[in-house]
Amino acid sequence: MLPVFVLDDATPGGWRRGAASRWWLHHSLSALAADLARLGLPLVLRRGPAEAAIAALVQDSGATAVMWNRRYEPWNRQRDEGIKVALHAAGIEASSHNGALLREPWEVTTGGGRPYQVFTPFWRALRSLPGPGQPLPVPSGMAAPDRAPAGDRLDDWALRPTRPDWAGGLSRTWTPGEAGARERLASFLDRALPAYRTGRDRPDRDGTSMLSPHLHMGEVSPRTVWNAVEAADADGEAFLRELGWREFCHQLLFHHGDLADAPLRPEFARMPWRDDPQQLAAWQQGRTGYPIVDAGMRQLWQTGWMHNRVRMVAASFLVKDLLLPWQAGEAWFWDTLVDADLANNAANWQWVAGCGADAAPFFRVFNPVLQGEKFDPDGRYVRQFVPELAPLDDRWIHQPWAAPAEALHRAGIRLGRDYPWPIVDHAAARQRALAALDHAKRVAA
DNA sequence: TGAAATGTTGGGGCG
DNA sequence: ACGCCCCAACATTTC
Repeated sequence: MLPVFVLDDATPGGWRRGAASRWWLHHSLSALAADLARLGLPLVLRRGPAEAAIAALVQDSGATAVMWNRRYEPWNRQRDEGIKVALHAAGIEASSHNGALLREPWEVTTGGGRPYQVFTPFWRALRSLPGPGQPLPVPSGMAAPDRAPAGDRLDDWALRPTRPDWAGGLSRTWTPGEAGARERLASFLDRALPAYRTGRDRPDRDGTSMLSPHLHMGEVSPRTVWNAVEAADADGEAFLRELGWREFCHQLLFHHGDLADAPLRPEFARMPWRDDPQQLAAWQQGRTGYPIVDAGMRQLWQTGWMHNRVRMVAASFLVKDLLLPWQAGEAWFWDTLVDADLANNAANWQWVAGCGADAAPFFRVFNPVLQGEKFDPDGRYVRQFVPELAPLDDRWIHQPWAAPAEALHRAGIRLGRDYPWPIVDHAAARQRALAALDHAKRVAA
């Protein structure tokens, strides 16, 4: 048994693993190598086009069989199929397995054998199938080869940032690796699952699982999570549904290979998106002047993660208030999220933009003030990530521009200097977005 | 997994 | 006592 990891960066279309995800990968591999060492096994690292790397490893090790877990990005599917064919041709046993999903994307179909386009019937169908079985135990008695083939040094891959080292906030927030994943799962079951239905919407609380990067990297399987939630002494249905969305997203990517690049609804190709590098930068850097949006974008930059409720608000703001293309937001999230996942990221951006499967209608525009007041009622979340607003009264924390001069003065805040004025007027921006959609529909018709 | 605009209802103040 | 008006609260429609 020879555990191997091949880093293959030959991904088309700008979808090479992003910076935050590379940081995670470094630490995840480091943890994996340590876990394997405890079992007496090496972890051989190779870099380059996977087909050549695997062929070389087979040669170097004398392996007679190669096993791996399936990936669902179109280029990975194509590549893995090529590897399988080449191995078979060379007389090597090759098999792929499902370690990433509850069900294979082709297993959940409508009565007519078509993929679902709407989440709720998809979820009903998935839910009606037998649940995933218990995960298998860690195999025992795996012997390392007498002499492991040479591999790269993890540090030489330079997956971590150097100058500047922006990963401090990531290190403080996360423990990549299987042990970290199990710890996160256990504390979620204990702490947040009982109140998940409502608690998950509160970015000011520890109400979500934060398992997404662990799931993405395969440090815990959705099957393990599913079984643990079902076994818990709490109503886990709302959380299981979120695992269902993850499945739905992967199913969409499987059936629509260009999900990450092209809108599923063709009329959205005609949306008159704006091109405004300055406003895009303001959004990315968390200086839009809308506190809940800025808090979210700064949480993302500092920790590599953003609370799901705030992701929806921030994404809605980019696409609708700023009328910038959803692909620009998708690309930024891809680079900065530790949980960056092609299927989830693409499907959810399309959902927000209103151009995806079962998407939120485009006219459903989040009001950043109301969302802030509803889900961060005493401004704790905003104060954590936008500290310059911390002294402001609760009454104005989500709309500092509306605060009386006296309240701003008391908080020591001068708008335009300490915190930006709103870069757009929400009410006017909302009207502009609705008009843009109207235009796209008319042109399409 | 919205929000704003518009419509309806019903309690209470008041002449 | 009665009708009128105001408006908050809730419901429905529309974007």
